[in-house]
Amino acid sequence: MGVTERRAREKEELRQGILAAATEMFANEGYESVSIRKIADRIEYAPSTIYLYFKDKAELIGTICEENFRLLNKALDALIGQGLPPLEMLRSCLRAYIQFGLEHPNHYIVTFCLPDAKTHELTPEEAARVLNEGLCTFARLSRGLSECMDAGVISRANVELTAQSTWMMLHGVTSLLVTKSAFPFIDKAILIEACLERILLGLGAKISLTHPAELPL
Amino acid sequence: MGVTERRAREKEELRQGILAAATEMFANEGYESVSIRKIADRIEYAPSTIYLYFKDKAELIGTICEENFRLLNKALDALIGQGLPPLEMLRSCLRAYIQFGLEHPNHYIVTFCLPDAKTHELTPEEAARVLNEGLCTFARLSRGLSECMDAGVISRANVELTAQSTWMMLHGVTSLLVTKSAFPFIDKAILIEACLERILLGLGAKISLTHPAELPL
DNA sequence: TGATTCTCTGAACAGTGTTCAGTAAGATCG
DNA sequence: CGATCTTACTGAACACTGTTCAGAGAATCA
Repeated sequence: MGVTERRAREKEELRQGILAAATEMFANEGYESVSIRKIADRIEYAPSTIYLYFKDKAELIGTICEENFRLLNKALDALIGQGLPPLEMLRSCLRAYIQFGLEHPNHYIVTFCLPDAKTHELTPEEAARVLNEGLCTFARLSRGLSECMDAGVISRANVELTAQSTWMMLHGVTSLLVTKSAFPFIDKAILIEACLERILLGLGAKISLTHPAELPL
Repeated sequence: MGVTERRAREKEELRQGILAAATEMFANEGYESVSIRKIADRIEYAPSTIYLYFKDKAELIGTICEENFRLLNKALDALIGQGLPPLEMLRSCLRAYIQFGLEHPNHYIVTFCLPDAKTHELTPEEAARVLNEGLCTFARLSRGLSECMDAGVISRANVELTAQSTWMMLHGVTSLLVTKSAFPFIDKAILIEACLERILLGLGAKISLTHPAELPL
């Protein structure tokens, strides 16, 4: 009586097929370009079939972004495990966040740049799951800041306030680099390092100016 | 032979009527909610008529945002004319920028948050005009930073690099407050002041901590 | 009055997300 | 085996979207 198991497996396979097709289109061409009909075309099913697997387009995209979020958290964990000194670890994590945005621009845009109205069409559970994965990222940032405070390398302050303001600035750097590729930004690498430097300085870090030669501050 | 003049005036009136209707819908309900048909309905003309006055939806929205941009520049100029000490003037301008975003969320989203792909559907001239108005804002920021450097209240550094990184952080604060109203931000006023403080600190300002009582840093 | 110019319209095209009655195949039961 | 039931899937439709274009109709000019 493995028939129900087989059916479940087949359902899961089609679900994964939908996700795979959507993920590719989404990564290559962005949110607007992922149309239910296009996905259906590619996987050779009727458009309505997709609605048997995902409540709506928002849930489909949400699932893709959630998966991607886990990758960010993994990358951050890898860095955290390296045992760097607190300030350097913090700097690395901030840098990794920006890098993540640059590498997955469409995911970053959907999760962080689009207004709530769009993402808010998620089911409550979906929204909670996505938010949860995001909160895990935020928790890592809070912990890193906390450790830096304990180590005395940044000013002691309200952790939540510090985490939120740090994230906001970090988001500013990431989102503009990702969404405004037409703007005449100066060399990205230099710009990113300068922003990191300023964010840390703003946290009260007694910056050692690690790369004074490369930074025309 | 004032007939052509009258005609031109009538055309201009209809153009303004379209803009007025679109502006209101846009401010109240955002980009997606401004549909050509809805505007046409409201002004009691056929949808296709709108295309006689605006190349496409992007140009229509672009015009609205451009107008709004001038308001920001005006607000900044008013501040600049107040003759505050350089650092306080800078802080006021940064604060005004955030405030402007909070007051005109939909305009801010369209001009700064949406990916290039959307806005880039503007005609070259339109894009140049919008960009130009934006560059005026940017120029004011550069000038303010320059003056602060001259006055010795922030670190001397590459002005372009400083302006870009400052804007990025400022945008991060503004955009998240505007787009992620569901996020459990702590008290907005405190958060904003803390961010301003950190941005200035990151610029190398020897902060006087103007409001130490209100800021649980 | 007839020709011309200009504004505006209605219908259509191609696309979007989404819903739902209905089909058809597979598994289960008598 | 044959009838029933379950399930997966489909096709057509609905209500939208931005956009185009041939043509109607009125105002102006000669």
